[in-house]
Amino acid sequence: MIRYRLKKKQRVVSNRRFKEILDCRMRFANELLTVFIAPNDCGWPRLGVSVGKRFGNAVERNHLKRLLRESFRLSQYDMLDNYDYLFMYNHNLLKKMKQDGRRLKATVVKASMARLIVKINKRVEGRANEKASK
RNA sequence: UGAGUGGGUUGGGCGGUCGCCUGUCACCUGUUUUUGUUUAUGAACAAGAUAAACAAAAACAGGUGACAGGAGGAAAGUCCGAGCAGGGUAGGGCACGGUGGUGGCUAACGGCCACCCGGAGUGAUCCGCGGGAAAGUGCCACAGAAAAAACACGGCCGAUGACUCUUUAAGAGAACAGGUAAAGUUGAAAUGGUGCGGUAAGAGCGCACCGCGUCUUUGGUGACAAAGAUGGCAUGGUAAACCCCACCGCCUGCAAGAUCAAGUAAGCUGGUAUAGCCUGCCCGGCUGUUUGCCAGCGGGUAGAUCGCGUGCGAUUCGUCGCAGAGCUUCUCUGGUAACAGAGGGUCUAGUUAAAUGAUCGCCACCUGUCACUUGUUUUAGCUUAUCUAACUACUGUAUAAGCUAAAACAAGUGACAGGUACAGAACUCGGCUUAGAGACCCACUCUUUCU
RNA sequence: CGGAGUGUAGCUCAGCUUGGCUAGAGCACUUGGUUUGGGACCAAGGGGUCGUGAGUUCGAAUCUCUCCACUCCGA
Repeated sequence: MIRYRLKKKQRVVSNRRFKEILDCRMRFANELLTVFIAPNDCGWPRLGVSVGKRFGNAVERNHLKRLLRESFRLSQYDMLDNYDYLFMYNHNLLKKMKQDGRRLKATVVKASMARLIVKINKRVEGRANEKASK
C-alpha cells in the first residue's frame, strides 16, 4: 500500500538551493501556479514553496503554503524522481478571488498541480528521448 | 418597554479519513567500541596476542509502531519596564534623556488601585502629559491708543492755584498748572464684574453680592475641603518655548553571547608623552616604550550545537526534596481596591524556507437568490352604501367598506449557493496601544407604564 | 528579530530648527500671444484632507502622542 507522507528531507530548505533552482530556468505555468524545476541527486522529488509578502498577512501566507504542501503530498508519486519543484502562486488570480470574497480550496490547487505535472512529464520525457536517439 | 454606562467569560461545535512538529517507550537494520564464549593461527601446557563467528551492553545514523502534548486575547505594533547576556566601571560634578495632582501597590514601570481638582453628561459614568509664570530669558502675527512699559496716545474735569472779561460779595471764559483712569469700532486675551451711593470729573473712594489673595481654626497621612476674619485687587497668556524644582536613568542588545568546525595571517597603513585609555565633557585616575598599545583598511562570513522552555539533586523509574518576580476560573485571612500572606493544585508549544492543516458529514450563525404564507401601503377593475337639486332615475377627476390582480416593504418557513471576526509563538515575563464577527453573564443609570 | 529614518501639487524637492506673514520652486497641465504650422519663448491660470486620528495653543505643515505605509542598516 502506498503511503502519502511528507518528511523534512522531501523539502528544499536552503537559500542557496532556491537560487540554483531559479538559475536552471526550467519554468512551467498555468493560470494559478508557476513551477521552477531542477534535477537533484536524492532519488525522490523535493518541494520548495515561495509566497511573497504581497499575498497577505502571515495567516494567509501560511494557508497558501499549507495548501501547496497538501497537494504535493498527495501527488508526489506522479512526479519525476531526482527533481526539485519550486512552486509559486499567480498573484492576479488570487487578488481577484480575494475581491470576490472566496477562499482558495485545496481541490483547486491539486487539480492545477496535476495538469502541470502532466505537462512537465511529457516535456522531460521528450527531451530524454531526443538525447537517446541522438 | 425603550435608550444607555461599566465590567467579566468565550473566541463555532461534534464525528470519520489522511497528514505535520516535539518528547518518551518499544522493535528492526547498519556502523563503531567494550566484554564473554567457540573456532583458526601459534604453542609441550597454561597465560597472553591476532583474525573470524555468535551473544550482550553502550553510542550514533536510518526506519516502523504506540502513547502524550501542540498558537492568542491580542501571539500584532515594538510604545514602556524588567530578567538574561556582553562591554564598561575608584569616585564626584556637569551635560543629555525621561517622568510630573496626592496616597498606596509592584521586581520595575510612562502601568494598576483609591482619592482630590478641572471639564462633559439629566444620570450611571467618562475625559485630563493635572508641578512652577512675584528666579530669569524669549514670543504674543493681523487688528488695536496700548500686548505688559510709564497712563505714552486720545479723552473727561478744571472743585483748588495762577490768567482774562464782566461785575460790589459773585459769575463767565480759555485750558496754564494740576486731578483722573469712567468712554476709546480691536482682539483669543486689555489693569476684578454688576448695582447703588459718591464727586468738579472720577476712582474699591464707600457699601451689597460674586470672583481673587492672605491669615487663623477644624477635618484629612496628603492633594485638598469647610467655616471665620481680613486685604482692597497688587502677579495677562504661553513651560507638549528655553528654563527652574523634585524623582529616575551606564551603553548595546538573543543577529546578545559561548563552544566546535573551517579559514585568513607573523597582512598593510597611520599615531604614540604637549601620548593613549577610562561611554559625551571636566575634575580626577590608570597605562609604561616599538616583538608594545590604540585607530583604520584589507581578508573571511554553505556552518553546526548550546543559549531555548522549568532548573538542580536523589531514585526502588512509580516518584520525592529544594529553588522559581513561574502559572492558577480553587479556598481562607488582611485590605475600600490594586495587591499581599498562607494552604491546595500545577510545570503547560518549542519551530528555524519556520510545526496546529486539508477534506467529508451533521448542527449553529450571517449574506444573496428563488418559492410559499401573513400583514401594511399604492395603483387598476368590480360590487355595495352615502353624497351629488325637494323625490326617483341617470351621471361622477367625490367619499367609505369589501373582493380580485399587480408592485414595493416587513416578518416567518423551505430549498440552493457562498461565507464564518481580528489574526500565527520566534529568548522569556509584567503592562500599554491598536485590530475585531458574534454569543453569554453580572452590576448600575435615565425614560414610559403598572402596583 | 533588533535598530535608524522618510511621508508636502501628477513627478522631484524647499518650508519644520525659532508655531501666524500667500504653503513655495522647477518640470508637467490648461488658456491666450508669437509662428504658415510645430517646438522653444512670453503672459495668465488651475491643481494641496501638508500620510491618518487625537491633544497642547487664540492659532499647528511645524510641538506632543497614537496608528498606517515605505526605505535603509545589523550575524
